[in-house]
Amino acid sequence: MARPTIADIATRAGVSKGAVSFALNGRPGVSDATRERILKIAEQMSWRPHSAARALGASRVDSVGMVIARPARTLGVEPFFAHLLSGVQSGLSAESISLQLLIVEDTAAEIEVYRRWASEHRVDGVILVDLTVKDPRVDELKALELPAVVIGGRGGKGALASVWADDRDAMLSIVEYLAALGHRRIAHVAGTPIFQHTQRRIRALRDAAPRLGLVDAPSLTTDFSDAEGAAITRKLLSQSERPTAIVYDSDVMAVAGLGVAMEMGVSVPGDLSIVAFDDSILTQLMHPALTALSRDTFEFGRQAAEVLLETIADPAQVINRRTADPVLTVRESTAPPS
Amino acid sequence: MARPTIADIATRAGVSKGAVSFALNGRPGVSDATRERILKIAEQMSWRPHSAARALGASRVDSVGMVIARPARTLGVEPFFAHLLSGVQSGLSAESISLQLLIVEDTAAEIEVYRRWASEHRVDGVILVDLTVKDPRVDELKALELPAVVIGGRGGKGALASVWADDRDAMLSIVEYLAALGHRRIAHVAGTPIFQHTQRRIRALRDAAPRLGLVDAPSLTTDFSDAEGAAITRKLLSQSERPTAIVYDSDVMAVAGLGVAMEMGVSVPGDLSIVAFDDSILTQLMHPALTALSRDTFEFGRQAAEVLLETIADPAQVINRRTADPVLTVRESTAPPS
DNA sequence: TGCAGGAGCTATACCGGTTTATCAAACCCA
DNA sequence: TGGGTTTGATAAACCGGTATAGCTCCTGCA
Repeated sequence: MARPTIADIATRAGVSKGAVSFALNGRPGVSDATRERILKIAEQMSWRPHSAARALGASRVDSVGMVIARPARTLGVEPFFAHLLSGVQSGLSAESISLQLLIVEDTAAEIEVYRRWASEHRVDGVILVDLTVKDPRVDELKALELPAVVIGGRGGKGALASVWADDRDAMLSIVEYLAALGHRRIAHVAGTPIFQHTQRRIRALRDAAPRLGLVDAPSLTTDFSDAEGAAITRKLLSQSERPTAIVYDSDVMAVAGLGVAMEMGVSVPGDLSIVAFDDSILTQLMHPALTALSRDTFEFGRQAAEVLLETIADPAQVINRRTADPVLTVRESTAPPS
Repeated sequence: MARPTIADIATRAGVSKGAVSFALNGRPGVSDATRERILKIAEQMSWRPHSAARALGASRVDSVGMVIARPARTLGVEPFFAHLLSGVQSGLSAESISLQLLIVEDTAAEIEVYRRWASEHRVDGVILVDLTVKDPRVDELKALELPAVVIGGRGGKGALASVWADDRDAMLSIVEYLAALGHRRIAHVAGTPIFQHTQRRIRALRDAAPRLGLVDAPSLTTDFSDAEGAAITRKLLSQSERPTAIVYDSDVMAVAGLGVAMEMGVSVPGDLSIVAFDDSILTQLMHPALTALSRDTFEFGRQAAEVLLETIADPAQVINRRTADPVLTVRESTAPPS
């Protein structure tokens, strides 16, 4: 027999389909003796539930979704997603729940996907990344009644469940370190201002500047691309009063910035210190290797999966879980200003 | 009404469930007038098929799977997968088929996933990457009768369907260019020899060497890591007769190699030309920017999806589709030997 | 005029599970 | 000993579609 069904097992065990279902799902309704007998037979026949059948009956599909709305070309460089995915999967695998992944161009397409998933019952819940200010996805998901957890964006009231790390503290740990080295002119090459985490980082720097005695601490926003990262760096280093340290919101921009510094004859870390707000193999491949903020992205994903499963189990509660703080990994690109 | 079922539409249209099913699936059995009426009502009620119900009845789940067996840390750097995924999705989206993605540690785990997917009917087919010599996955998938398409590995008889580019030609286009520049000592820092594509590249170089008058053309295998790429480069550049050009099987290794050259005071491209057998943003971020082989990875993925769908539709035929040849993108890291 | 054949549709079984109503037997305690 | 509760199990309904056998009515052709 190719793929045994629950009915086959029932026949073989001399019981009803219902009894087999109870036994296999570990719920009351059968005696321990019968349960064990059924389990053994199921094992023997190497029975596995038919996911569609189960989904139809139990109205849950044991599958969650994740949509990444970024053009593919900016995606590949970032180990962030690969690690995040691995973490999510590790969190899901315990319950043997599968993950649907989709890469789309923009948020509009992403919302379309949620609508389709909801109406076709393809997922039990979704994981959101890159939360923006006044993110339209939040309301949409609430309207669809699709359980969701946001990665990286703590929400206020009426928000979705979330898993977050403290961007504010992270930024502080960077600039406090730079200030301690003696830097007073620190620039921040940020990402797009529509992301909440970008806003939080900018605010953190602005708030900390007076306390740390920073002369000038501008945050300049970009689209996260290497091109804009390079352009802004070129501009910063062309000023008469150039910064002695630059913090980049991503590893790619930091590398692009390092390239500009070299091209302009600005020595790193002699004349300029560089810090990347994200760690990866990229930062380690460089010469000098870049000082970077390391986050346990895998753990991030794992926790997101956990929170999502809890949210699916009980949609009423809204969990906001804070994960371990990121730590600064100091390498060769930071030194006291000359 | 939250989510209308086919029965709701039937009631509203005053016909039977069967008629509605016929109409919605565009198959004969209803008149054009009735069909149109049903379609309009379905549209009005914004009906969408319940994927599980459809899967159960039609015994296909409109979902395909892809497992990547690599430790997550080596994965993130490669835009390859991000582009590939986007391409696959674009190929699938036409039929609104979803993609399940899984990242696992090794091939054993990967095979486990295939078994589970097959027994739970979670996917209609799978896409394989990184085909190895005597790959155990091939036999396993045939035993499971799970339709599959291999990316990057043309198969002989009894093989699975595939989508491939000509590694041999690709390697030739690189070494012929280097030979034309005047290089006679070319080294090849390859990936793991267990991958079929690694073997093909090595063989292509070996076969072409005499014809191109190469004095020495060693292929040295690695595990694709930056560390081994750097180590081998260090060894190559320490020889009394050092190569004047090095071809790296991946962008990460090429970047690591460039770092070693700089650290040893070997100027690129003055004393050493560098070519990466894979293009990405990484190669463009470097100074000098690296000459690299560009493949249309997106298209690769799109075609893989297409071939997979055809294979699912008719498992008897085995399609082997060749995609566009990769082209060499010349940047700043190659020049005639001094 | 009669009948074959096809178009158009209905009724129903079915896919493989879960869930619920029901029931018999055993058990409990006064 | 008898009535009520608990336990272990069954049969049947159900989830939302698809597939199919069969029915009715209309058409065409001899």
